[in-house]
Amino acid sequence: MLRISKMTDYATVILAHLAGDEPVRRTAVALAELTGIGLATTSKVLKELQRAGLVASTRGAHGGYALARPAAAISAADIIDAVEGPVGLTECATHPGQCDLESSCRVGRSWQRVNVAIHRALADVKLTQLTGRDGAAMPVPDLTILLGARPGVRVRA
Amino acid sequence: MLRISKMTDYATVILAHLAGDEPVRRTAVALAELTGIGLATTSKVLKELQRAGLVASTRGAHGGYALARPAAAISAADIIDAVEGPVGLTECATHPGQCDLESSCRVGRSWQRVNVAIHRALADVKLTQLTGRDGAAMPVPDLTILLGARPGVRVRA
DNA sequence: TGATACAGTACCATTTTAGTCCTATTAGAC
DNA sequence: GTCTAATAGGACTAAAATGGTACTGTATCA
Repeated sequence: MLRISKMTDYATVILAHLAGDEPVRRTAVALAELTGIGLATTSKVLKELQRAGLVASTRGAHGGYALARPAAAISAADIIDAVEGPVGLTECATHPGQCDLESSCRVGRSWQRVNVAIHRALADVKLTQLTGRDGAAMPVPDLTILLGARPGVRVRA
Repeated sequence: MLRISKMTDYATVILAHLAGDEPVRRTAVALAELTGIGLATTSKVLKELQRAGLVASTRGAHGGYALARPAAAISAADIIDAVEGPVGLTECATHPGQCDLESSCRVGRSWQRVNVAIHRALADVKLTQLTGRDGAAMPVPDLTILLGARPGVRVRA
């Protein structure tokens, strides 16, 4: 079921190698070697992460990539959004009004709420946790799915 | 990000039309007309749902499909699993040991936990809720993501 | 000014997805 | 019995997404 793309997985691995205890700057070549991912692919992923503002790049000699903000401030949702773009769980989530069935459907809205809930949960999962360098006790993200809540009502702050 | 396939969406719509107040049996043709989904596609989806045990089929004259169990006992996770198969969030979730990066990775496990957590959350979302015929107050699924919990520890019963 | 490294984008191969069609097989009605 | 209504199970195709590569340009530093 529900899967993230290989690219997102790569992105996580790459980001993990940039998430040292203090900020590190590494070149695409170095990261490719560290991770075992092909250089071209590594490069592509890094560019996407840069565009999304998750990493900061420096050009020229002694250039490279570094996290744009602390690992604790980068979430799983950030990574997914950066690499896969803002694709919704269903068609109508991203392009409302495009679906022929929309009138007779009634189901789409529900999936959208599920979508939002999952997204919110993923926003609570930080890079530090994904890399496992966060110690054993984690701030457990408490996701409360919105189904049934009235539209517009926020469950979490 | 994370999306369900169109087929899963169709499946939900179709199941919604089978989830009346009392058990209904409908033919593929009828469901195709009700939902506006092509007959061939409707048929295909129904067959998958049958194989997964979500609907029960009767052949021959006056045959058709009906829910195999109450709508309240069918979850979003059931539907996704039925239509999309047991695909994991990452490669290594479904086929451990296949990934070259697995040793240097350390990230895979985390995604798997996230995966499990999401799956569990979706298991708490019932067809009745997806169709919206469940009234306003919903048994709010409380998903607690497992990141950081020691392996093997179950957070929910 | 040359070497290093990122930026952008176009491109291709492969896989997945969506959708169709055809041939059984089963069950009821006459 | 046999005709008809229905599902079962595939095989198959077209289109789109994905994963991966290559090429050309631009910025930075020594």
